[in-house]
Amino acid sequence: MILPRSFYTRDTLQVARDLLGKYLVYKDKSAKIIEVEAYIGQDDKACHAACGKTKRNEVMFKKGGFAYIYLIYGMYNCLNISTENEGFPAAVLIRALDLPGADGPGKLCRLFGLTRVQNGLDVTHPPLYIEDRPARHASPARNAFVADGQGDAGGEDIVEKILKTPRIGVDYAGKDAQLPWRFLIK
DNA sequence: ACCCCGATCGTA
DNA sequence: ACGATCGGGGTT
Repeated sequence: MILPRSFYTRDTLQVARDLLGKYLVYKDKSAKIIEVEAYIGQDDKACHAACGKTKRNEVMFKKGGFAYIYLIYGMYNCLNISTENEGFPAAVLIRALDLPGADGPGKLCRLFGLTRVQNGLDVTHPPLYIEDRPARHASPARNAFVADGQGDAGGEDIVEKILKTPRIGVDYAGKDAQLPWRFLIK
């Protein structure tokens, strides 16, 4: 099932945790998401929107479910998905996939061919989207999203621990650098 | 027009 | 531990 708009227009920390174990799909490539970080609102000093809306970060202000892709360090792209409601700047950074060479936000974008060209894409339909693939043998715990009363499509879910740590590379954000808003599995 | 620096990565 | 590499964003 392709994750619908209602998956993304929720609390950012909840969306971040629920994205673990889901599959990122772009054109002919796909892989399981295993590491994410949340960036939430203008009060979050590590958030790109901390200083208000600009040309670069405007996608963060859109309602949930749009790709915010930006260039970092002059040579790498990073993929985020906007969350919550229109006008509130927040997003989840996809940091790693369960795939060789996709262990890092810059590396996974390079591998999937995601650049600023794809910035702003609606992630609720092809070519770029995130999919729930109910597991038969194992799946991350408690993050099977239930859309509009529809139940989980099935499968015996085995509890997989979600680790929580401070975010990477945001030491400049002062106290906010210590917020435990990085989530990962396995 | 100028300057500083970054949600990274690969190599040393 | 550090250099690569360049655009965004604030300031002059």
